[in-house]
Amino acid sequence: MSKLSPLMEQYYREKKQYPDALLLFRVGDFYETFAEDAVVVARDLNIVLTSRQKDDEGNKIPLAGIPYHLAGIPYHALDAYLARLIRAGHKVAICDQVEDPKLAHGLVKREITRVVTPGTIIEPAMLDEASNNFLAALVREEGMEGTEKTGRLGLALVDVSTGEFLTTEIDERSLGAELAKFRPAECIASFAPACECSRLQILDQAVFSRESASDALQSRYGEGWMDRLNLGDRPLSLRACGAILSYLHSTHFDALGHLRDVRHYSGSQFMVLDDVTLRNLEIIRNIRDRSRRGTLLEFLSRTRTAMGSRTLSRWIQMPLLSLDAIERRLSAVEELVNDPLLRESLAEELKGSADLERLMSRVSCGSASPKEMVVLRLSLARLPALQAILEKAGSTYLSDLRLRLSPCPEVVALLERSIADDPPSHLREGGVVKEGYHEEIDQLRSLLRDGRGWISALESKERDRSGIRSLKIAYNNVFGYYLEVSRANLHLVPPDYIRKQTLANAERFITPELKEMETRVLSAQERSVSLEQEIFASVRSTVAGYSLPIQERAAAMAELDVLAAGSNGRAGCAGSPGGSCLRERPGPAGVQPGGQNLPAGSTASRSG
DNA sequence: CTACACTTCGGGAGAC
DNA sequence: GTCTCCCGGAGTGTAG
Repeated sequence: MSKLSPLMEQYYREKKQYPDALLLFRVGDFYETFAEDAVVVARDLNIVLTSRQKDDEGNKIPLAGIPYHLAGIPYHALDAYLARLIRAGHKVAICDQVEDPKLAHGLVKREITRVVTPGTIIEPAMLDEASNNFLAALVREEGMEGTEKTGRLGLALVDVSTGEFLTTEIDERSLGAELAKFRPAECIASFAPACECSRLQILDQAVFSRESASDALQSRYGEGWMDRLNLGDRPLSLRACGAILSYLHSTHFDALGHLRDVRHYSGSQFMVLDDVTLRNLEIIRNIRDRSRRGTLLEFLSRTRTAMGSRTLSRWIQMPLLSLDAIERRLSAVEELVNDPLLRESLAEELKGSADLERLMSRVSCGSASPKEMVVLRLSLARLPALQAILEKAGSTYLSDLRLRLSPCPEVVALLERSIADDPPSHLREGGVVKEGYHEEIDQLRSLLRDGRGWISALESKERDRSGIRSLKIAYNNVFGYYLEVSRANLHLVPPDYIRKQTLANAERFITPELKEMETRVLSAQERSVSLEQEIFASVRSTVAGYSLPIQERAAAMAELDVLAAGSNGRAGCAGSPGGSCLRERPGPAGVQPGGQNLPAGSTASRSG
């Protein structure tokens, strides 16, 4: 019988942990896929499907009777391909090399480090900045497993890309309206819901048990979680929240420092806009192509930040019912309408501000790049200016926002001191840590400067010695440092040069002293880069400790953005000078709080 | 036993 | 400027 190679044994060991996912298996510089996965990946990514062995005519054949196709992508291109696989509807498990190959005995150790699903992504390239990306969990009250759809449900929603975590308990017949509102990218459930539900997975009942949920909540929120999160008398919410945390854990998404406390909401706080209403009034998506073109959202979309556009879309879909809350918003908007200077300076300050919520999620998960850390600093550095602008605001909402926008001077100062102002986007070549932040880095860099200075001094010394005016010393990855002499001057080359490479118009040489200096320069370089990676990771994790306060400020910026955008739209309205029109109808008429205007039978069509 | 060829895709180096 | 080639890197397989 055929026997698998050690690598393939390792591959199948990992593969069987997530049989429903494509496994991207890191081998050297590539993420490989094998066998059936390779066939799928080659088709969906339009990359070459190859094989280890070829027959006499050069055709690819299976190895030892086992289909041994392979298709792979270089590791640095992972994000782009991952986005395409997720968009094509796949679940993708990433298996990485978890030990240094230089120190490994035999096969390098490999482990699955993340399972990427539509509801657990934090890569900006894979997300729409103007909408949330929710993962939903649904659990149904016991004893309701029959066919009637009258049970109570626990619904939990988490957006790991922003850290938002919401829950509610609802009647099963209003599920369609809830899902239409949040449009989760992925759902897990303890039962098969009667309405349309994207990327639905029905998981084992144990995941939704009270015990399992309690454990999951305790491990994220610590002792006292039940009171702090107010879940004591909401058993369905508790189970849904716990299930969602367990599911995140099963995808190795454990870096949840940025996940905020669970927020309860209830249908009675907001006007119910069911899926039919949302669709027919073209509030978020139009009827024709389901894009934003021509919708209310697009009409109102004057926000300056991504956070603001997400908040705006939430506000539109969940209109307030409380008169006090509506008044509060309107007073703020009115003040902004009447004070163009205030409005304009806020808009100006918000413009170009980064998506702090999503940045912080990436910081917290350890995936933020050096450039992203700089963007974070620049955005946080705007807080004092925003506060100063709001200094003269009189409405309670704007004054509250001013307080909520208090700066984070420690974080800004740390980033300012430690990260270069214009760092490279990745950590591979160093240049990330700022001069003066770390003594050893500074020493290594001065060593490197001396070494390079020595090499350029050698260049002029060798020019003088040989009389070759055009002689130059250069570097490439294949030969390291070398002396290059053009063809015309080859007769002048000193006898101690060692020839390494011949080009069309030149030859390349080395000398022992050049190679000796090269070794010193390269080892300093290597040490420097690995030290920079350590320092960067430690700065990032320090900043991650500020996730919650920074996300609180991000939320305040988002609200401010929506208010400023709303007032801008109003001021631009022909025939409505001032804000007088704002208060004609403070509360939407004819709304029944918590009313269920969606008959059970009218839930969205479903197939199968 | 060692040496070497070979395997995806992207990017850099070299040729023109 | 564009076009072409070959390396990255861990692992496998084969030739000597």
